[in-house]
Amino acid sequence: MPPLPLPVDDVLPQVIAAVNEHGACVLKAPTGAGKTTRVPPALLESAVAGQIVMLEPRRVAARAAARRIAAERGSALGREVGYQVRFDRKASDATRILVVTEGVLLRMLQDDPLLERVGAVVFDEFHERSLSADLALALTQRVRASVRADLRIVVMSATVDPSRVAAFLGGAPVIESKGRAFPVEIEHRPREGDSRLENDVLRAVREAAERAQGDILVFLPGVGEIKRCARVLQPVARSLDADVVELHGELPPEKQDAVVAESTRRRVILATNVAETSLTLPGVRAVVDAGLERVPRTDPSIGLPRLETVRISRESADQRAGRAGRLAAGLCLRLWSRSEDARLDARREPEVRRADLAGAVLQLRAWGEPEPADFPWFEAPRAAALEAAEALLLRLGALEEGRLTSTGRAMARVPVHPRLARLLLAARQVGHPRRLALAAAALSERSPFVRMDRRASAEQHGASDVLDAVEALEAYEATGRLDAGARRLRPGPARFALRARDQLARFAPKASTGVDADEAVLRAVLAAYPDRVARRRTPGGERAVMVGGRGVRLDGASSVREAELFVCAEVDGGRRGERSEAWVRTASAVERAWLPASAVRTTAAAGFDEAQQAVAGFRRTLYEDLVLEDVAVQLARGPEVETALAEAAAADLDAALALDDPAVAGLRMRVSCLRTWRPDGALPEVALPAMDDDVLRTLLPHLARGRRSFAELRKAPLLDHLRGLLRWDQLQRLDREAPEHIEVPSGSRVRLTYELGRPPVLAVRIQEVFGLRETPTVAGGRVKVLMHLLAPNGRPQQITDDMPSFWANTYAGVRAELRRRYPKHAWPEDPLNAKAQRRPGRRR
DNA sequence: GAGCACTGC
Repeated sequence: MPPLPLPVDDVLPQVIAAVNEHGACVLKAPTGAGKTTRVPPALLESAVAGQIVMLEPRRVAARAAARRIAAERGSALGREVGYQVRFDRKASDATRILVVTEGVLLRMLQDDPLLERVGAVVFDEFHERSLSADLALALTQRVRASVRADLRIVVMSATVDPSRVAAFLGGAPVIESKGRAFPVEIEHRPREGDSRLENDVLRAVREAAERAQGDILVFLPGVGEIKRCARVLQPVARSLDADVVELHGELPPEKQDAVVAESTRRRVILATNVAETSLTLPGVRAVVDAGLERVPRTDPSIGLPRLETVRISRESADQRAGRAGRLAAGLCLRLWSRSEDARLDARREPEVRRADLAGAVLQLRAWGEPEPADFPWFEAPRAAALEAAEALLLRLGALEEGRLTSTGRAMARVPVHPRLARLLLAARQVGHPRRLALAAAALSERSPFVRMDRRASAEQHGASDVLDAVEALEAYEATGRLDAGARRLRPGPARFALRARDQLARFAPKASTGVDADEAVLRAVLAAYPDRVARRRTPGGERAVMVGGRGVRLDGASSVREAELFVCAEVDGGRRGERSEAWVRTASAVERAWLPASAVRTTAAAGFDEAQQAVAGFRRTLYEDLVLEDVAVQLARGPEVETALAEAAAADLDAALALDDPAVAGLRMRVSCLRTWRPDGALPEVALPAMDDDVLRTLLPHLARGRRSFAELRKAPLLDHLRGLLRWDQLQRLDREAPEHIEVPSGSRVRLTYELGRPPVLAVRIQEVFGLRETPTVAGGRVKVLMHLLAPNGRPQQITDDMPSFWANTYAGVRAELRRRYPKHAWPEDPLNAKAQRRPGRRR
């Protein structure tokens, strides 16, 4: 069929010229310009050698693009033009244009790191800035810049600032094309004071219904808001003779399709961000935008993922408004004011800045990149996030001494998160590879369970939600019944999980022997989440403490009701800045005997006296938390009093540690102490305080002694000890500044202050220093401990290293004040009084 | 005291 002319056709000659001359170009063109269909064939005609690979962010988009291109070129799909997505490939050796999704492109890069069969890579919809697309672009550019000058790159984007990509591609030309869209009238309808969102939505929908014809699309942040709005909108919809329909990612595909299909009746469509990028709704003439979205974020300092509800960006707002102008002029009502509008961020923070980077770092290393921090990312991730990713990979056994292990290489091939890859590879130790593949699939994909009423689930008891899923899926496979297991399954996700199982099982190690089939699942889950073991606070209770001291609460639908120890597999870290309890959706029991032997020593067995316990107990990212007395885990609610204890450097450990600066000696002592306490010997990356420059200056000469270069310095065992304490910028400074050039004030003493989590609770801190009533002795030397009492504004109120006077004066005063302010809180027993009562006659 | 964005090998 003769292709219809599209706006982008006008600029294709420029694109080809740019690509031929510079090897790369950036094409900025709005949706509807036709870039997806027209650019790859143009490259083909321009005699690009090798395959032309185009990246699409979604499977449907990849399939549709390949189909359209093939049709326009009059060829059968899978011959000259093909596609490859997960579970589906229509391509052959003759395929010149191959449309792929992100995972496929990353896999191609792993199998063929220099992309030798590929002549050009086209990145479509690059403005979406997914982590995978960022990574793929950076890898491709690295290949082009180093060894493949002939490789062509075209980046296509609707909105992103093209100059940045152009610069990244070594000064590639930017070409812009017009699109086709109808004007959308945008008006602001700010939220009314304290009114509920659904009421503001209701008003706006009424207005939109009067002023515009066609369907009304309402953008809301999540399912909860959608349900509440649906309830409020029902009567209005009836009076308009319209239907209220919901649209979000948890909906089964049939229902999504029904919403996307044209309708004869007028509709009010309540949608999440699916409707912003993934799905196009034909009949929409008006948009009501609440201006909010939920974004996932993994905060490296917390180490848990969480969902945040945030204001959308300008880019999203424009994209959402544009949804009203696809077929005719439209209307958009924004539920925020003009002044708020002026303060919107230009664009959403790209995924590389917020996501868990473990998978990306593993891919990078498998691709051959020795140092992810040195990698030329399109946009650099946060240093702390990179460090957290490396720490996790180390913990999972993928890394050793900064290099990928054979386990790590095997993990990189498995198409799931590194944790789940590790789960699968645990089959080598515990057997049952196919079962573990199913467990990994269930954890990787959408939950196969029907969402359950809490009360209905209260009867369930089990060892593991993961095992429940595995058993239910196995029962479904065997009997075809969705309710054959402990909990009811949803057909779509259940079938998908089984299919993913088949794919994953190909990567599972063979195993002839193994432990019991159920135990295998539990142990493999522990292997995947070694850092998320939690201990229940009270028998049968919902609340627990995770290693590191974080409080968690089990979802009511979890069947893990009894186990004292369990792994928090799927967990939401809760709201930012608040030390609210994390919410565990998926848990799995653990037996104490499965923890590493070193983890279950008691403090006495480990040879620590009471004072040492207290010192090491400041930050417990240790399994030992779980078996020690539960002193550090009382969580009070609400107190905003900020209390922190600071640990000081050692006073006279010099000889013992063969370092003459007391500050360094003490620090090293403490770090070693923490290290011994960790079952894997690694430092808790996230929990330790960063070192300030004073400390750094004190340390540098020690580190540098006898060494001339940073390369030598890097090998210093002390630096290794301190790595977890140094901030990334400090490490880089070490790298930049030759250590011998740093001036060190002689005899300087340095104070270290702990940054404790918030809201720090005095009760907890006080309990942590029970052992510190007297100046403690460690490794034959006396350790001075500096105590800081901080006011709510963070300013130190009192500093002392005189332990007896702290306990006698400060502690008593603070304790009384807190009791007065928070009378309802169950404060711990006063250790001083308790002791005093037990030993009558002793005065304090 | 309840609470679950969207993809993807």
